[in-house]
Amino acid sequence: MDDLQPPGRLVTLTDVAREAGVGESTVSRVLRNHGSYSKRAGERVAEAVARLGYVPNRLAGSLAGPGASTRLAGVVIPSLANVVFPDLLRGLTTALDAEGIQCVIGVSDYDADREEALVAALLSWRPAALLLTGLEHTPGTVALARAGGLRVVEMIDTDGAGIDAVVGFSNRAVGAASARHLVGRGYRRIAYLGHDLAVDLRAGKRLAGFEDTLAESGLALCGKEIRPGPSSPGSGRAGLEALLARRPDLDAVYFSNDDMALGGYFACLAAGLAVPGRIALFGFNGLDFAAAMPQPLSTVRTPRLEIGRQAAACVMGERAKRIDLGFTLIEGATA
Amino acid sequence: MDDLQPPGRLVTLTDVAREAGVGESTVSRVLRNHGSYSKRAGERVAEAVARLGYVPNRLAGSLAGPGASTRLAGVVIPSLANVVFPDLLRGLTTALDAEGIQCVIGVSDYDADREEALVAALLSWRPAALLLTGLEHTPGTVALARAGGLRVVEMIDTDGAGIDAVVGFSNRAVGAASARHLVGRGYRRIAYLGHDLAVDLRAGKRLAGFEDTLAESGLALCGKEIRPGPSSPGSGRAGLEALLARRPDLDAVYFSNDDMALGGYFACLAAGLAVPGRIALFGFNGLDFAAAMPQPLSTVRTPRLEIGRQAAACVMGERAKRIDLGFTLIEGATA
DNA sequence: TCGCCTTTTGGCAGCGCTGCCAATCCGGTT
DNA sequence: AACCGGATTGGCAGCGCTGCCAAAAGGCGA
Repeated sequence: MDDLQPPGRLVTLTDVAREAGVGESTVSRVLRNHGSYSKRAGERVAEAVARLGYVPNRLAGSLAGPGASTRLAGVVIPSLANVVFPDLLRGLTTALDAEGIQCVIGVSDYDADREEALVAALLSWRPAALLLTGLEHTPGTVALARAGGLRVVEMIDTDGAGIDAVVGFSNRAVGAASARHLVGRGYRRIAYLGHDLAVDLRAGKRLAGFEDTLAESGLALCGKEIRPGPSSPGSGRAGLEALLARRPDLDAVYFSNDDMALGGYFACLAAGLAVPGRIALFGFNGLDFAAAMPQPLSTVRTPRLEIGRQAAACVMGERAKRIDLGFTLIEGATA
Repeated sequence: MDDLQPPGRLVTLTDVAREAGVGESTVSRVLRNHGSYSKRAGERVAEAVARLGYVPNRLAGSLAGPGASTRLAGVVIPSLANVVFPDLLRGLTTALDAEGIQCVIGVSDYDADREEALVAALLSWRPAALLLTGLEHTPGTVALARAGGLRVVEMIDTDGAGIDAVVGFSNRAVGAASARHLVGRGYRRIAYLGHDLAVDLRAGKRLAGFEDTLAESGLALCGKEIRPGPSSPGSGRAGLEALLARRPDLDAVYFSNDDMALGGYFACLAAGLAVPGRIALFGFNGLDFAAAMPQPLSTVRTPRLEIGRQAAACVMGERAKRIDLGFTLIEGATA
């Protein structure tokens, strides 16, 4: 193997053709196993490829080929700090890898304008599909996505209209189900503890569903604590301590997610408050640790991996679909 | 804005040139703000771009341009299930975004052959840089990376020789420091509890450093539990229960990471074992929740985001560097 | 052995863009 | 009024690959 590739000029298909003593078209056919070629040609090309260490240039391939069949998928997620999105990515890449499709990712930091810029940048690679998070986008993002002439999949949220395909679950319904659970268990002095809602719109939808359902029972939140910044156990712990200082009579807390709830649980442990006897805790997401807690966390499990997988299926699918994968309420032992 | 783009033929630079009434080269110069052009030309092009909704085709751009300047970085990580890698990605994308570089990612599932396949696939996009995890690769991977004529950065681990640039910390040193801490605190009956070492080589290096250091004090592990599958709190809890069943006299446990340690902590809470009085726990990574625990977890904080950032800096940098970012031992209250 | 049909093959245009180069334009000089 | 240097501009080759087409090579029955 030629280790000393003069860096600057990489091996091209033409080099392979010369080395193998066949035409360029033949090399192309062999490499893509497309069209017909003799066994002999196949062998000579394979040898030449190995000898030269040839790596195809897909930039050129996609440019030359029909339309924009790039085998690339552009993915925009709002964050990597929240486990949910890596999980989503995991389902996505696993399923897409099987189809030989690679992901180009962009992280928007929950900023719609950044999302738009990322979409424009991603589209410049002429991806075969564009995967976005949530249903709320700038008009510019929507226009770009529509004009791209490619499959667009919006993931996670189904509470609203989508551009093309939509895969997820109803965040409002999650909030509603969580409220019904708490009310059904007899809790009345319920507070909400969350991270910044202005940026995490889906958490806002859950809260809206939660409050609406409380209202149906003639109840209202008896406390609401919104912590700035992203969700984290530290934030959950500090938040619950703040909440209890203000409203010592609380009997249940609905958290924006499990990370926050874990922090709340730690706060209770530290303060010696019985869970759920003295105070009940309810989370969201159904993360790994929730089931391992001494008292399994009461929460809602979301089908994150499955959303990724189904989104990948949408990328391949012919028609745009709208898939609601639902969620599972886990009773647990903390509420 | 023309909403009805006949899908199949997207707007090209030539269209923009015609619309703006200028030559292609001028459009190209304006768009890249490269070379000189009149104010008037700039305006006409900008208008045409807006009117047509033009999105440049970078496939063509990179193909035409010099060398392989793609503004793409190929990234291979072993997993998305372990928070460490999303954190790494986060540091990476943040810093790379600022330079207008996009990441194409591949997930190897801790499989070196898969990694090689991914590297080949990524190289076919002619990325400007290749970022790998760890120092152990197949000969094929190394050959590909070398032949690519691009910057290669290996992240996280510095215990060994790299292909080009290396950014991380010494896992062996982490294990050694952890052992010194536990021994210094007087623990003698120490066990190890980890996830599958065959796949996570860096966990293996930590354990090696740990055991070597124990040996220097004339000690040896008095128990070792390796759980199949990835690390998780559930696995940590079950593992500690198994370990205690076999060796009820344990006085400390070194976990492969914080997730496992959290599970161990839950096991202690559930069994009513005092931490660290009855049994001490020591983790690895310094995740968010560690500090929020009623007794902050004793662990080692790794500079994950910073590794990502520095790796991004290496991508841009002229010369290959070798950067050891070290780590911080957090005394905590569990060991 | 010849002709006909199928398989295999190579040449070449062109994908959308950039770099190079020569042409054109502009304002001020002599 | 002819001239000059720099700013601005357009034409065009070519990046590496694929699709199309016509040419060449086989295969086979008559």
